[in-house]
Amino acid sequence: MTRKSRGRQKIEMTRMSKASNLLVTFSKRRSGLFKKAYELHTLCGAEIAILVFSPGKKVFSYGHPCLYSIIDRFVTGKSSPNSSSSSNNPSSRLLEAHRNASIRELNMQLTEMLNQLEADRKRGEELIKLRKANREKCWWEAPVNELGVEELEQLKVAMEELKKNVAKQAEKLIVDASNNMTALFGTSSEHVVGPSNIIDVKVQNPPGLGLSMTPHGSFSTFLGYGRGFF
Amino acid sequence: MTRKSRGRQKIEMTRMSKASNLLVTFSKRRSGLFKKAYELHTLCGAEIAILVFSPGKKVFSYGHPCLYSIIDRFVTGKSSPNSSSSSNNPSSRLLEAHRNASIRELNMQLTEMLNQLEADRKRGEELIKLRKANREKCWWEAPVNELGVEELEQLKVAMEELKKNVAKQAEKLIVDASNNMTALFGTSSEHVVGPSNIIDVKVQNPPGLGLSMTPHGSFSTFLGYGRGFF
DNA sequence: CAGTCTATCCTTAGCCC
DNA sequence: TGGGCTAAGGATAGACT
Repeated sequence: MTRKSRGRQKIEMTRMSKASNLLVTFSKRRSGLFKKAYELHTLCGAEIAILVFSPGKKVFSYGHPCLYSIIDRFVTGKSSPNSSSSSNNPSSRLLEAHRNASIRELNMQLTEMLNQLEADRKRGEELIKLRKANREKCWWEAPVNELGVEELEQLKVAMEELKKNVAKQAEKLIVDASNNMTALFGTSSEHVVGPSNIIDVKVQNPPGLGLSMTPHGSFSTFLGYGRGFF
Repeated sequence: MTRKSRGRQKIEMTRMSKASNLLVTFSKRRSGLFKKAYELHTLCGAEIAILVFSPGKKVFSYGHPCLYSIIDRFVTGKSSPNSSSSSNNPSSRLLEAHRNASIRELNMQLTEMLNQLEADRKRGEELIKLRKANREKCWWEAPVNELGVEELEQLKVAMEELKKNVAKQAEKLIVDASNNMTALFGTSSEHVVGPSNIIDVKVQNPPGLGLSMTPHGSFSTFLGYGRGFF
């Protein structure tokens, strides 16, 4: 009996090389993704929006119950506050202080954090480069006495450096963030700003409605989202 | 021999009745969905954004390479399906909203940055693990030229492991980040501009981290702003 | 491209820690 | 909540239409 198919084969999780396969795979997996989204929606009642730019820059979207409403909700932030998370009530003094924080300060903090982050990333990349360079030299396979002492030392130093730095930055950033921006308005519903202020725009749709799985190509028309949407 | 588990059972594709199951399933499937998105991204080079509103109205988001950029591109892009409607279309309005919502952008950046930071931290963690593993064997301290072939082989394997892990961690990061970060934005009613814009970012450190400098536990970071900033 | 088919690989329901 | 476990169900690579 001759095998009709080798069945599903394992594939590397890297960019597919063959363009033909890539296209087919993209199509199939996109369908799969949307199906998963649909299932998540129906099983759990979640509302989901997915945007996909294909390698060919075509756009596909999925939305339940309605793509735009979800995006809009996300962007304009009409979501209800997170009720499950910290109901901890930070000192109201601190809260007050934060309320008065200027956007400029926050901006500076952000800039600084971004800088630090960039530094971290560069360090990480350097390490990777170093490692790669070393690997290319195949120094680990060379006879012992031909080992690049410097390379090893470099690697060691780099690793230690990176470790220290990352740890430091992580602590600093997170603590900073925590200290400086903690709970400006919190999630506590007891205070002025809370769920009470929020207009729940949830639209409950009958199952199966509002589903859009559309390649936004030339012919696709979108139903009357033109005006009055927001 | 008694069956240890009945394994995966078929389920109806309708809203789950049991709330407990629903929550777990939501979590798992959301992870699965994000993973699929990640795979689609890496395999096919697609750019994907996913927004998920949980049944509890919590927001989870996924974005490769950048959530905001994708949404923005979708909203502003020529690929916008309803380009027929000119300046009244939701796209323009959304874009405008974006442009004006510097705070939201900052929030996004913050989210993104914390994401990146988490990635860096994990990378550092990997390195630390590797180093620790090496230290336990006490062969890095020996003069380099005394390193044995086996040790070098070990190092090689470890490094390759690390490389794989980096990719894996990246994937995991996506899921973790989304699991651990819940971004919420406060209300912003039509005329009163942005009473509050809140981003709630929870960064949860896995137990047993190598980064002892980083406090373990949850951080809740709220970025909020008083009235009249913009 | 979209649909079929098959043999695998992957995801996850149900339970537990 | 998060992570493991097991085994069944589901997704899909590859080949073909």
